[in-house]
Amino acid sequence: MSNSEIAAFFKELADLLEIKGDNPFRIRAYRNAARTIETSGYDFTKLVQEGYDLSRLPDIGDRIAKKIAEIVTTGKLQKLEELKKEFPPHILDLLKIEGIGPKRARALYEKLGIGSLEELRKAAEEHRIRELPGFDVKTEEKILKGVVLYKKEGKRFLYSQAEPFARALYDHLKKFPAIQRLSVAGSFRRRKETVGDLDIVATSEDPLGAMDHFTSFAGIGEVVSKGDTRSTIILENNLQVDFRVVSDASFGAALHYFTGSKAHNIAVRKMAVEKGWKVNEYGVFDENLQRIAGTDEEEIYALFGMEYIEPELREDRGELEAAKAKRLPRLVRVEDLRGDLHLQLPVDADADTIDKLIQTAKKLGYRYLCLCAKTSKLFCSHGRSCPPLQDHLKMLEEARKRHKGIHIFAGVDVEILEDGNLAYSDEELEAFDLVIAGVEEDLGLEKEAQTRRILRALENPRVQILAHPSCRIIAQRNGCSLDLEVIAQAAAHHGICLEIDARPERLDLNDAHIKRLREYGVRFSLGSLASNPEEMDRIRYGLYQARRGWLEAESLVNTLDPKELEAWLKEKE
DNA sequence: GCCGTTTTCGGCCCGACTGTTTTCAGTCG
Repeated sequence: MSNSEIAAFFKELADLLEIKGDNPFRIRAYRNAARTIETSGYDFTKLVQEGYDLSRLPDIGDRIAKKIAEIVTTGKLQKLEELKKEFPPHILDLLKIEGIGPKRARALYEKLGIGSLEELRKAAEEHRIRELPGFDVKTEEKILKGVVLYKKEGKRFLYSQAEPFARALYDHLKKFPAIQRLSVAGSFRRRKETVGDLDIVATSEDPLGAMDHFTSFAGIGEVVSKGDTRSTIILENNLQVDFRVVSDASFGAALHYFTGSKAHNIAVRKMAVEKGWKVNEYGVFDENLQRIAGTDEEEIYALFGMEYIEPELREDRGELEAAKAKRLPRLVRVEDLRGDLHLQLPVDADADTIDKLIQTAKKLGYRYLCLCAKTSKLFCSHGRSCPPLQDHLKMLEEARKRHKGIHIFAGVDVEILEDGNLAYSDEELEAFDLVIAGVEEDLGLEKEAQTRRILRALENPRVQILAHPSCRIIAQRNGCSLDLEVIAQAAAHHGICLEIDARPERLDLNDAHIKRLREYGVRFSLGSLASNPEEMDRIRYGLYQARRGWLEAESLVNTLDPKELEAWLKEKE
């Protein structure tokens, strides 16, 4: 069972207990445990099977450890089964409506028997909701609007989808003269692969004017709230944007607060409480409520004796402990990249296509790039005609003559067949500088078989990179069932890199995987999978993911100089 | 529920906005 499936049990448990009115701290404990399960990067099913003591993990005690074991071994959680009997099956849908929390959901169910969105809509249309205590005409209208909106609502946005809106809003706000400091915060600043909303923080001596300017942005669907210091809007594409204005002395604290993550913030506040201090979005305050930091983020971390923690690391995944011990990783930067190790040439690529890619690579300051023939057996069997591998090699040979000062590696994408053999023979692969092997179909194999399949492919001495190891597509397809830790160990042993596929809907491996697997000493490679010059820039999405995975330049082969890279490739032979 | 250099009990992050609450509850982030 996947970690997110296990975590879902605890989230559901927490939601139902909240509606029931249970102890809020127990509810929080379940939510914290769900977060640990989802973000720690451990394979909880494997941990249970191996008999690991789960209560050693943060936010997991004896009781929850037992529940996790129960879920993994029986596929069920008795406590949750019993709790579900007390409520209609779709009651949790009510919580997804803006303005309905646990208290109101309970009131709606107990007083009006509402247990689904359909019943909620009907009750709102019949004006039965406004009669309830704690509700009125306005809440009823808001609920009705929420139900209608819910149906067309997308959930989270890919980072790359939110990015143009973040830029447009930033530019819009920059135009307001009375705004001084300005930053996008939230999960966007942490470069999370998906963002639920955008958070923007600014300083201004004219907060009201700034709010007016904010809500004058073109493309607003709805102004949800508008106050003196904080406003919320929903764009026409349903992306929510929160805007916060503070004084200059509070900017660092506000930026820190709104960058999150929530878990990171809570951990920082706990550190403050231990010292008798208080941290909020206005600053750090000592026992006499004197502000002792807040202008800049740096001084806040320094005050606690910590190194500055980059936003990508702020997930309460050990970064605070590392910062205290001054052992934070020196995260790999865009400037460290020397090349792109996975471009996919379209099947109809000609000299002009290749020239444009190379010219763009030079503009990006690359010393090398790897151009791969998109010629996997699977790809070419679906009625497409693919040029022979020899043609690909010949085109690249000619390109090398036209372009000096940049190293062009001839790569090939090769499919790992169901039995772990590769789709091309050793002789066919031999002519290439770089062989990138990946699973393309039979994604539904049992974990053991899938792992064995990949391990076998890694034993092939021609293979240098394992492509998109988990095979997931964000919000569309879960990854293969795999023992990634065993695969990482084998890859490290064979000197094979694990790829970080930078396509924004892939980002495979993800941040948690990278963070866990780097501990096995395996190296990673980064590829844009671009087929045209415009797509080459998206390599940075993969780099952001690498940073979220605590990766230093040494662990990413794209930071090697051409000579060092060739040495690594030779090493393999 | 979890957690612990004030440990096995008694804490558990903090504040803005909305509505109609004249001092606060509910929701949200």
